[in-house]
Amino acid sequence: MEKPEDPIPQRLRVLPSRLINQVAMSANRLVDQALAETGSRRYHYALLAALEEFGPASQAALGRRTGIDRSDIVATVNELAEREFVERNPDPGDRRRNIITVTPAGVQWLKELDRLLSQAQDELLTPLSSAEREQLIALLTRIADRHSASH
Amino acid sequence: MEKPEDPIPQRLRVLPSRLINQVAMSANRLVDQALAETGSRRYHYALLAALEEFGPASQAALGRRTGIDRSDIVATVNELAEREFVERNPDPGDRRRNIITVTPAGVQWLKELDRLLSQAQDELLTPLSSAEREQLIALLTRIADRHSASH
DNA sequence: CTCATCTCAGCAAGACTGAGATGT
DNA sequence: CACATCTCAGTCTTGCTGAGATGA
Repeated sequence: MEKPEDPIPQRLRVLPSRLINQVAMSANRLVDQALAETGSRRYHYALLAALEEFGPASQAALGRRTGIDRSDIVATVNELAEREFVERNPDPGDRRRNIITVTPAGVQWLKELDRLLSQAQDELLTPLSSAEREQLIALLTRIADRHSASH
Repeated sequence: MEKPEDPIPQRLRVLPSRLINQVAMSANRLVDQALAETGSRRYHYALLAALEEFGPASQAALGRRTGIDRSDIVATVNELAEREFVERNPDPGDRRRNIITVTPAGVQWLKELDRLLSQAQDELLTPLSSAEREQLIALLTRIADRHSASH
């Protein structure tokens, strides 16, 4: 009775906010798949990246740097510590805090995640040329800056 | 102790999939805010748009056209019917089905949502010129097509 | 019998909130 | 005292699954 393919309303097809969401969903699917094969999640990457770039930090600082909620930081650190990619030690200078440190194995792991994520980005942006990718990133960056920084 | 602003790791700042997600979150925030003031949600718009463009339809067909799950269609139709923007009637030709029809008030409401959503899109794309918006939409469309159609 | 449709109950992941314990 | 940190428990939303009832 119904055609095999169903048409999507024009209003929805051309709505920029919806387009962006579709691409975001594709991006998340690709990234999550790539990470899932190794038992990692996006939070793991964000946390390891923050540690590698800024050095050991308290959980609160990690939360501010990655945008991850304080509660979710706890769980993420637990998971990474269990695999010995990070260590959690009390801060001798401020005993409220834990100092989280990335281990050599964690740095190694981050490199592996870098590789997997890079592949996923490439797969996502497959239909675009190199110049077009830069263009897209530039446009998105301007929007993101506008709505997070000033606004 | 900590600086008032916290730096975001370079790896995360330049990751395309993350950029897209940030913009998607801004888009969703703007759209949801605009709709929330009127007691509507994104599903309401999608459903009304499908009804207005393709005419009365069964709930299953609406689900296929909007990408909304069969379970969520039920709830959305309930909400729209309660405000008398749509009517739900049994299909005389196939008694498994409900035929959903948009009312004149529903069409009117859709126009109001069109107006609000248009404003939200404009706010989202504020930093871009008209030509740049078209560019962005073209690039995103190519990515979305690739990852929904073929893939 | 098989398949489609509508409906309800419930799950899973993600983002978040509240409150307690501890310490500055 | 006010405030920051870590942790746990729990809430809310979104997208989805399973299963039952009805009917083609």
